[in-house]
Amino acid sequence: MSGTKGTGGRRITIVDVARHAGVSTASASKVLRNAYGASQSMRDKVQASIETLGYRPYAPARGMRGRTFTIGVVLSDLDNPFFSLIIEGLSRAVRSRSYELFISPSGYEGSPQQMGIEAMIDHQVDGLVLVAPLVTPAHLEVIATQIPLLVIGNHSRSQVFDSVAADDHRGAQLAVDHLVTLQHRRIAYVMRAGDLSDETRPESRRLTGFKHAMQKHGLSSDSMVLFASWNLEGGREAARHVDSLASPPTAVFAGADVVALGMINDLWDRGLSVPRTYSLVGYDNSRSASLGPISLTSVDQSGVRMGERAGELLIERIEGRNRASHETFEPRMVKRNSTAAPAQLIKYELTPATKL
Amino acid sequence: MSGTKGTGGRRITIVDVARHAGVSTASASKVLRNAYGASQSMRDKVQASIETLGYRPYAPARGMRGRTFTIGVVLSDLDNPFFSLIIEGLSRAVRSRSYELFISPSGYEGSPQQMGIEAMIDHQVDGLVLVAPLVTPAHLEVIATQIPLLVIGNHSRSQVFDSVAADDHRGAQLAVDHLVTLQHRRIAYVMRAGDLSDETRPESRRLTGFKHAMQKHGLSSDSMVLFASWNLEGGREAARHVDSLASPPTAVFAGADVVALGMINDLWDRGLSVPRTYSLVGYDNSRSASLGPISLTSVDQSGVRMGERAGELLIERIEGRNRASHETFEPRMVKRNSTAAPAQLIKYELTPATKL
DNA sequence: TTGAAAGCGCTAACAC
DNA sequence: GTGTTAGCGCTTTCAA
Repeated sequence: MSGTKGTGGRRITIVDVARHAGVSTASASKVLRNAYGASQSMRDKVQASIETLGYRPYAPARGMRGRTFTIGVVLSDLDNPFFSLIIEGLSRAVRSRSYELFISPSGYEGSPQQMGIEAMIDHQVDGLVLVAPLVTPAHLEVIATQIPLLVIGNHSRSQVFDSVAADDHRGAQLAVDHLVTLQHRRIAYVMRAGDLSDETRPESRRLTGFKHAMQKHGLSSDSMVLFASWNLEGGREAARHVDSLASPPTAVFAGADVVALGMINDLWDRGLSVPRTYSLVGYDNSRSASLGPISLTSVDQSGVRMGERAGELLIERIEGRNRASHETFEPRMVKRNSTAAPAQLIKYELTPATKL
Repeated sequence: MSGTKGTGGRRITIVDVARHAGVSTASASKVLRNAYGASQSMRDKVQASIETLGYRPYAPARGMRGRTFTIGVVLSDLDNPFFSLIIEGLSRAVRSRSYELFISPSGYEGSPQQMGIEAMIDHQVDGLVLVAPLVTPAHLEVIATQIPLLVIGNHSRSQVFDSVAADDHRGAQLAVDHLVTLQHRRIAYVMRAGDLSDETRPESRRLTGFKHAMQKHGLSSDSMVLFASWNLEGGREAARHVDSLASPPTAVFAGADVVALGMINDLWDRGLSVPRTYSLVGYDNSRSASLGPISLTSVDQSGVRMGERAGELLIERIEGRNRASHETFEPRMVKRNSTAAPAQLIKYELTPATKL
């Protein structure tokens, strides 16, 4: 409510503050930044003027010389509930340290993501968080030369940027172990459509974890991999694909909750459901997974905590740390009602025309 | 990938471009902005230099003199799925006009929201979108003197800012009509906890619509209003509250899908469900509402389209329109399985210990 | 049509 | 401890 605008609509500047306090702009600037070399009385005077005038620093001008106290986040889309969790944590960490958070939702393709990243850099944010970026490790290094960088989800371990990730290999293993314990053998993994060659991507990592785990259980020949877009519609397509298989799996491990949700939806539309038709495990333990009627078994990767830690680490880095920091979070299984023993497939099957 | 950094990590500036093209910075600037007064050959030369050097304008410097080609969005939280829809539409409109979109999730309280708004203004975005802001109409006017403003959801009709909203009064009426057609009489409305005096807020508007509709059906004495926070937990509390009522409603109209989802969840945990225990109508028609096992009847307010239109209108305004524009969208009922005739309450009741 | 130069608000080097 | 001032990259008069 306080007037950021003086007479005539002009914005209050540091010059106004300095004049009002009867000091130089340099001194006013020092007070603003809590910089060294300003007496207590100076601080008090300037602080008082700032308040009476309702002064707020002008970010572009700041950006041209120093910091903007803003963190940028680039992610794919906000509809993936996992990202909401990340943002919740990030937001908390960043706000409590008096930084602002700007988010750019940039889609699931490389080029718009690159644009989002550039926009953040061009706006001179003090640090950048990339959530599961679709960018090569080499390019991450390039970005990191331009701006303090922290990557969430990606497994690159560079010296020039920080990272926070969950142990996706382990997460996939947990999912497979859970299903195998329930006596499943034919298990499918639903992977994000795209490049699988890059072992730094979470989905690729989960794929490897899946394969290893299946191998460990002697089920390599019973494993299959499906591809899907990372949204509800992708899940629906995956569900239809599962149905079209000659010998369908008794359990499906979806690489993201959204995809699992889409699958559940498609099954429902055809009078089918989990775990009746097949068992289903999601990934992310998003809020929808916990909804009673959904009750999706899912691998939790503590999204909120990851986001929070990401914010802490990035600001630490901005404020001076120069050794890279890489943290890994342990995933854990959250067992709900979407998984059951395969025996139940027959036992509870009610609709007559279902191919099994 | 192209080098934004010259030798020694310095950023490529307009001076570099001008030198490389053998022209003045003023001319280079004109080409950049497609401004009047540059020959075709000049344009070609400069454009070529921009590409070979990989130049990108530096937003802070731009911000200090002119536009930044960035739109800011301030909203409560990203976990409310309705906002994802809005963002999807906004994003599409804004990107296709070569603007960038920065989002600030600022919570459900006035003061952090105000900070988010100020941060956007301080960063000199070219225009600001506020989604269902917790701000008085008077204060919206103040903001609009500082920056081109468009408000989504709010029903203030100012001359100084634009707005896009759904007809919330009508939406509530649709919900009530639907329930009454199903023979419900005792109907509760779940309202967002907070100030109800402000008729410009969507929830207040829905409240009025609810009351009018109930009155129209001669059911004023059968109507009740509950309050809840606008998230899953708020919904859970609301569900427990409904249960504690002396004579509970046979139908509940929740002011937002998230809240309805929370209610469904709480009911589920106690072995209850909709429409068995009571009928339930949500608002927003978010993606979760359409999930088969949820199948929540909801009032659709075309979130994506509203966001898209908001982006279009704001950019129009930035680029010169000076008459205010206010658009209203017609809501529509999406009937699903969470609503049924109250008779079914008894018919399908299975758990013995339920109070009805 | 083009270019020279002032200046946006701030920080940081340097002088006092 | 405090003030003076150059200059960040860009746009925008204004003169040529």
